Amino acid sequence: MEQKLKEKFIESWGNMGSLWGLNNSMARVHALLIASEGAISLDHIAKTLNISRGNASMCLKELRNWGVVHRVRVAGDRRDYYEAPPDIWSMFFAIARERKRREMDPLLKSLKEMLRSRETEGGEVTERLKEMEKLLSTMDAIAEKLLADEETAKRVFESLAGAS
Amino acid sequence: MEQKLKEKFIESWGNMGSLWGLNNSMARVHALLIASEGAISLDHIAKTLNISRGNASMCLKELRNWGVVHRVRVAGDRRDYYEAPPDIWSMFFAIARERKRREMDPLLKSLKEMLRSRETEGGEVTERLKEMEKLLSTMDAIAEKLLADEETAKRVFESLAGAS
DNA sequence: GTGTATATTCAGAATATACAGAATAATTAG
DNA sequence: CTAATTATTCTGTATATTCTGAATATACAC
Repeated sequence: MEQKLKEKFIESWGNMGSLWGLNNSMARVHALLIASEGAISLDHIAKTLNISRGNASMCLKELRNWGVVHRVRVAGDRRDYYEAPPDIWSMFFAIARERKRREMDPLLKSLKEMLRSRETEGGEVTERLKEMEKLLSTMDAIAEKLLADEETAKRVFESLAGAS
Repeated sequence: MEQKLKEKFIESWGNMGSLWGLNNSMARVHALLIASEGAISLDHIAKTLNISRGNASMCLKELRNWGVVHRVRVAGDRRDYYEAPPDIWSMFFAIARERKRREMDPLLKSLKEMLRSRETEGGEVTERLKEMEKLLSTMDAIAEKLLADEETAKRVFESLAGAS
C-alpha cells in the first residue's frame, strides 16, 4: 500500500521536475530515491521505472552534479548504490545553489561585462541595465549569505514566514 | 555603437531565458523591448530579430501573459506597439509572481493532496513528504508576503543584502 | 458597406531533446 | 593476466518543441 503513495509521488515529482531543469526521467529517478528507504542500485532503478540502464546512468550522473544524490559503495559488492540524503533542507539548499549558479551567476556576469565595456556611455538603455545589475547584485548578495550558512538561513526563513 | 551593447544583451538574455521558462525567441523579443527606448512594432521586432511575424506575435502574447510586456496603441496608427515597462523592479516582481505560480504552487498542491489522502499512514517516506510540505509552506508564506507589497519587499531585500 | 493594413492562428516543416539499446570502458575476482 | 560483471558513453530513432509561412480574422479608413 505504501506502494501507491510512492508511485503517485514519483509521477508528481516527474511532472514538477521539468519546471526546474530536470527532464522527466531525471526527476523520476530522483523521486524514487527520495521515496526509498535505503540506497538502491542502478539496476533496481532502471527496472522499477522502466527505463534503460543507459538512461538511468546518465540521470544519476546529472543528479549527482546537482548534488542531490550520492553514490554509496558497498564492500564486497560490485554494484554502486545510490541514495538521496534524508535531510530535506539540505536538498533544498543543493537545488538552490545549483539554480543560482545556472540562472543568476551567468546573467550577472554578462551584465557586469557589458557595463564595464561601456562605462562612459549614457542613454536610457544603459540606465536600465545598470538598474538590473544593481537589482541582481542585491539578490546575489542575499543568496550568497543564505547559502553560506544553512542554519542561519533556516532561521531567516522561519522569521520571514512568521512575522506579521 | 549602442547597437553592439544591445545585441550582446539580447543574446545573453536569450540564453538565460530558457532557464526560467521562456524559449529563445521569447527571451530575445523581451530583451529587445527592454533594450529599446520607446515602444516598437511587431514588424520592427520580427525584422530586427530575424524571426517570422507569426512567431513574434506568439512571443508577444506570451510575454504579455507573463505581465512583462505591454501593448501600446497609438492614435492614428493601425499598428500595435509594444514596450517593456521601464521599472526593473516591477519586472522582477512580475517574473517572480509567474514563476511562483508555475513552479511552486503546483508542487505544494500536489504534496498536500498526497498527504491528505494518506493522513493515517506512517513510514519514513511519509515523514519526508511531510517535511517537504512544511518547507515549501514556509517558502510559500514568504513569497506571498513579499509579492503582496513591493515596497516592503524591496526594503526586506535591501536589509538582507546589507546586514553583516 | 469595400478595400487595405495589421494581427492572430494554425498546419506542417525544421529543429532540438530524450531515450533505448549497442558498443565501449572500467572494475574486480580469480 | 583473463573472464565476468557493472557502469558509461555513443548512436540512431522516436518524440516533443519551436518556428515559418500561409490562411484567417480583425480593425480601420474611406
